[in-house]
Amino acid sequence: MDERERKLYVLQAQLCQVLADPSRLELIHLIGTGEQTVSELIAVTGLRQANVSQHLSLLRQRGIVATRREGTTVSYHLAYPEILEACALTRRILLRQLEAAHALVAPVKEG
Amino acid sequence: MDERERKLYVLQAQLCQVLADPSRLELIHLIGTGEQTVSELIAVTGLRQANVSQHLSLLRQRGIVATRREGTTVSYHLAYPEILEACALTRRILLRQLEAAHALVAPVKEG
DNA sequence: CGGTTATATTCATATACAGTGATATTCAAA
DNA sequence: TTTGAATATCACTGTATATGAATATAACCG
Repeated sequence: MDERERKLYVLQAQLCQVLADPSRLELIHLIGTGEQTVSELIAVTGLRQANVSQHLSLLRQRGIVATRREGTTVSYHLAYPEILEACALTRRILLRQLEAAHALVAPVKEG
Repeated sequence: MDERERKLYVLQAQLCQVLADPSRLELIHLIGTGEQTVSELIAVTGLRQANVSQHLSLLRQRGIVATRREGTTVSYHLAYPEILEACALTRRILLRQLEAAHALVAPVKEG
């Protein structure tokens, strides 16, 4: 494997790392349903303000979300919608795994 | 968000966590090309034996790979091929991001 | 059985990261 | 220009996790 390939694996791992946190997954999902202000995200998730802000900061750094300022409030939207596909796919894989394991059998639905 | 939904996010995050390491991504990719012995994986990746074994151990625990023993050698294969789709998708997203950022412009190809 | 190869595990250490409280910034309104 | 609301950042702590070295297990062979 050449150097470039290795770097790509590192970057890909970093991208996956962003999705490797339940709070961020929820934030991405919420933002994916439409532009959200930070206040809304705090209210809906029930997470602390600093916590939400830090997660959003990471999502910004990684270019997954973008912001729009309106007065004192900041709204977040997805920088590109493909990230939702990745979330949906991992969710689907997870549900298949759970079904296969006969865990959480009854009410499994691909939300 | 109800309790079940929260648990699913945690599990989904755990699944993504598995993909959040460059060595594991490479191992998954290699195993995805066909059953591989541990020795082969060590040789191709150039990683230490213990390191490879530990990554494989995690992949086993998470149900992503399965093993087949033949004498002293152990071969690994993917437990379900869908995981390759997830890897391919995150890779695709990454490459689009890189293109958009005009980084690594010239030889980008979706390997 | 002893020796050898293949793989797994344990232990220690270093690093990364999530969460929290406190503080800083930004903007608008008075 | 002070006040207050919204958001961001900082400093710290605990916890997880990657890695390497050493050791353990497992299977085969003599």
